Amino acid sequence: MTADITATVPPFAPTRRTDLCAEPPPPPRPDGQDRYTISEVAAWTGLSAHTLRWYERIGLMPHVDRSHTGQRRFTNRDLDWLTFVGKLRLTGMPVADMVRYAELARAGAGTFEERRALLEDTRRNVRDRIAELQDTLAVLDRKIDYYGCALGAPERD
Amino acid sequence: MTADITATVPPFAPTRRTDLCAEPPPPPRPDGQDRYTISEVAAWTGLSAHTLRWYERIGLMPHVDRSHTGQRRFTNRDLDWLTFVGKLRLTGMPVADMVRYAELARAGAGTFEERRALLEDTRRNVRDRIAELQDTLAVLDRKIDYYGCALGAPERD
DNA sequence: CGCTTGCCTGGAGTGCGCTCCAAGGTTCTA
DNA sequence: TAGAACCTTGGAGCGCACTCCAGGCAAGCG
Repeated sequence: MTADITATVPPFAPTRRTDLCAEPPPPPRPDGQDRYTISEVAAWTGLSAHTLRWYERIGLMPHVDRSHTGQRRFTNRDLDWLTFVGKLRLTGMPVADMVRYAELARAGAGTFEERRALLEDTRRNVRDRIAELQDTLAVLDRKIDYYGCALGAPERD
Repeated sequence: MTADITATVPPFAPTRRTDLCAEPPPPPRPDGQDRYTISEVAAWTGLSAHTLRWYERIGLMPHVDRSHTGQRRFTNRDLDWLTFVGKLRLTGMPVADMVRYAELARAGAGTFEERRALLEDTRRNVRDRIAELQDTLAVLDRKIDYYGCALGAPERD
């Protein structure tokens, strides 16, 4: 087992399943007829159908449309939202906070200020994380160099 | 509750507790007399004593020294190791993989190649994550701008 | 000498983000 | 029209990384 760092962070929208049976639909349906089944959305986002249903249950999705028999029919709008949620997820934002943002978004234009503040917090955090990671990168570079020209240096790890 | 993104990623070594009762000891003990109690190490790393003991139990620490009565006495070496582990943790590497690395380190010089490969994998992953985060940053910038000059644009979220 | 504080152990508990199950209805393909 | 493949629900289960608990030993202080 090698260090598969991203194993716990499943692929999301940007991935668009380029692997087996690649059929990535960036402008997925031609026109206004945008009604996707849950498995289509799952394939497109890389999330499982379970997770999509769970997102809806916890309030992270803005009330998904249903067919006349009760099956979910996602729209391009929903896809856009999921793409954005995927970005937030990459930042490490807890789901509870994403739900909070989703609530604000559903509440309408009156919550612009609060939403902006939330995103600005998030942006600060993302910048901090990038800085941390670059720091970490420097440490890794140093250590890999050390292994490269294995001197009897004061390292032992 | 605002979006405290790093809430699930507790502070680690670089932090060095600059808050209340600040007493950050970068070169903590003057000389060879480096024997820290678990609570000193906890304060210095930002990890809990529980977590330090747990790290040792699972093999993430290389056998910590004990006092004559069985209490742990950490050395500067241990502090260096914990700092490095903190870096790995920031990358999102699963604990199991860090343990694997620790085992290799304990096994001696014969595992240099494998350790280097592991760190190179990790480095690739860190680079990818930085790229993702920069992508996310661009999305956040765009959205914050949108809130800034709130036009009736095609956004709704 | 008693009291407080800190440390020890094994094992149980917690919170998060999914992930899966069972039992049943629906839709598509041959 | 049969059968496979897909969808529905509430609720239970899981893996990770801690986090805490009970019960007990040890050290320092007035």
